[in-house]
Amino acid sequence: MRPTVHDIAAEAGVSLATVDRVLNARVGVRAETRERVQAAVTRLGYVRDVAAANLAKSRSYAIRFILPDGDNPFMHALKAHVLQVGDPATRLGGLERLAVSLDPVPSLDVVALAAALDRAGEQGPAGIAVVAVDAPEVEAAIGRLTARGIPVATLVSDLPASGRRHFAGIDNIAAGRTAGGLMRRFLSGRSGPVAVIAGSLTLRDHRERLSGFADVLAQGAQALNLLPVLEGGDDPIRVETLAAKLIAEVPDLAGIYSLGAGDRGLIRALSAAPERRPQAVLLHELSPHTRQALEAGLVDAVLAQDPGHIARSAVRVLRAFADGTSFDPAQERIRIDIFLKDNLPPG
Amino acid sequence: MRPTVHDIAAEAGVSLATVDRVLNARVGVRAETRERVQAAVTRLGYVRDVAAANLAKSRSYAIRFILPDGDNPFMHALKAHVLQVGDPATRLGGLERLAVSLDPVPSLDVVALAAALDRAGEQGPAGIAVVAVDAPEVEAAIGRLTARGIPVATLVSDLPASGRRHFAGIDNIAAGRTAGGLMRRFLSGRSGPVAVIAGSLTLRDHRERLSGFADVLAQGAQALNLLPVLEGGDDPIRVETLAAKLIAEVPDLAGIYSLGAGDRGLIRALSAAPERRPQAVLLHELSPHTRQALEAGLVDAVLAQDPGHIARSAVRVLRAFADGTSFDPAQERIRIDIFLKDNLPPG
DNA sequence: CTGTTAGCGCGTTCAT
DNA sequence: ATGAACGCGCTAACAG
Repeated sequence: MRPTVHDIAAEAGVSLATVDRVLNARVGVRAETRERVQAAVTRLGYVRDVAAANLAKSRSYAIRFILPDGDNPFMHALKAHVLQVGDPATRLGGLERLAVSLDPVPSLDVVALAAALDRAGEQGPAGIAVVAVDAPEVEAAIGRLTARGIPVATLVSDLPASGRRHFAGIDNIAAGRTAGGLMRRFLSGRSGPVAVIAGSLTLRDHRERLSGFADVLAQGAQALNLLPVLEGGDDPIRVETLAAKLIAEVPDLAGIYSLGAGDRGLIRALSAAPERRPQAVLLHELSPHTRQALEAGLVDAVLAQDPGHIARSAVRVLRAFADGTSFDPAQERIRIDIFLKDNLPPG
Repeated sequence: MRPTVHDIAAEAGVSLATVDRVLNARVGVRAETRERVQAAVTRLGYVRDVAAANLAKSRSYAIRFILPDGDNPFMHALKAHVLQVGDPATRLGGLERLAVSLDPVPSLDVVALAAALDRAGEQGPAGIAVVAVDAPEVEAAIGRLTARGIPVATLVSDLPASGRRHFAGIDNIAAGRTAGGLMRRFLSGRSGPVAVIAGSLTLRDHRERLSGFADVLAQGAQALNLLPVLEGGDDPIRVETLAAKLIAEVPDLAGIYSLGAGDRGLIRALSAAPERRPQAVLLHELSPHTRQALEAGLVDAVLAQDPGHIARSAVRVLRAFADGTSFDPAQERIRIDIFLKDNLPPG
């Protein structure tokens, strides 16, 4: 049997209450007594039973997710996973006494986002997870939360200067570099210009992906020629227009890298003129549309981050911060997944 | 507050004991009483607090891992992760009352493996995780465990016919296909033969990878020519010999796919004659050696499965089986990771 | 068949 | 500065 507080108390010759005070670093214990208890703890190899402690405290972890209510498939999937994590019928929801709530916020509305952050803070949650937008208002709001001791994790798009405790998402510079590496390899030998379609360069993650990608294309013996970046606002319709024009006007186009959303438009443009499809097409995030395009050979590879992993990881990390315990960084690292048609997950 | 057994008892007008009997499907309750309790449960939306239940039962989950004590880096990493999962100081070890133990078994010794399985079963564990070897003795031993109601999960290499409840590892046919897809793309346009180095074709996972790879190379307009498979016994020294000979004797060699272990030998052979390196080199599993080779440009891509994920997943799944609860299949799917030099995890 | 009671390991009053 | 006693939500003896 693992030693319990009783064993510690007996070993140290004190009462349970004193052991508790020492274990929780509370005041009102003589230094000498404290020593005795600590000695007993290490001697017996005591480790606190967190489950029992939480039961006694009837603690529950209120975690708030603030997500853009945009309509892109990735955010939809993320929302679904957050709800699933909070479902009391599941392991995390049940066993781990979580109370997950979800606040939708108009997409890219920095004022609304800052307000939502402040409001969430009022409820005194155990932690807050938010898809950050790169704006001073948001940065300040996160700073206020942090100052009040509420751990904040950014999701998908980071805001390091805000003081957030954690970022759950991929390294977007590395993602861009990865796309660059694939592009080079898929185009081996061949020359011809490469196009990039972004959502908006005001988005930090898009800027980062672009910079990593451009970096890799420029380096090495045979640099690839990068066309001026197109911005489609993550909107399928605008993206389709841009892509169709691109394909029509650049006959020797070698590759396309779409680093934002709105890929439905790109896919439509590609399937409208299959004979002019460039040799390599790369895009981000798995959705029914991108899956299908990959399976159909319209797209060569999809870079992705797993929304289920992001949701679960944010919860685990925020819980750990709330408890003051540690977590396994390797487990919480969000991978840059590369999907070809052959390693697609089922479903 | 979430409703508790007390609320149910009050609502149904019975005692706690009766509620407990109904909740745990124990005998000795009149059908009519049972109905009343169940009605109260659904009316109040009761869900059992698993943590409290486990506390009361002072239940702990004994999970045994049976792993080959071979010296390859992947198995080493897997072992380390298993130990970490079992560490009482971690979340899983502490909060979740696990007692993980590790039985090493001589690599590829089917008799010893079967004996270890039988022995593990004697201890009455909550679950057993094992790296299966494709042999009738092993299959039978797993069958005996399953028959006794002990859930078994195979790790890395599967044995579906054994009756194991779960497999934690990648789909190796898909992994082979993925390697094939990368090989085709990396060799786009270029022809020339492609070599495969396996450990041993008596290993199910190696056979499966080969079959998926060969499949993809053969299909499509321009089939790639596959040389006869080389078997290096997962031994760096034998692999080095084979690879060196291959590189020397096949001047127009376009690609190499190493689908087993012993890659240290392959890497040595490649760096000994860098000017004759084929255009595409693919191999499996991340290790200090393969990382370095990737970074040095000696290897183009590494396919991998995350040993940390496998260890954690096996524990979660076996616990779920022991409890008769469900788990999230998407969370437990082991991904076929593709690493280029640009999306390598840190460390 | 059903109810009472005493813990599981810990946190938290309220006394001393 | 320290200790005794009760309760968190649930299970398991033992009564009845």
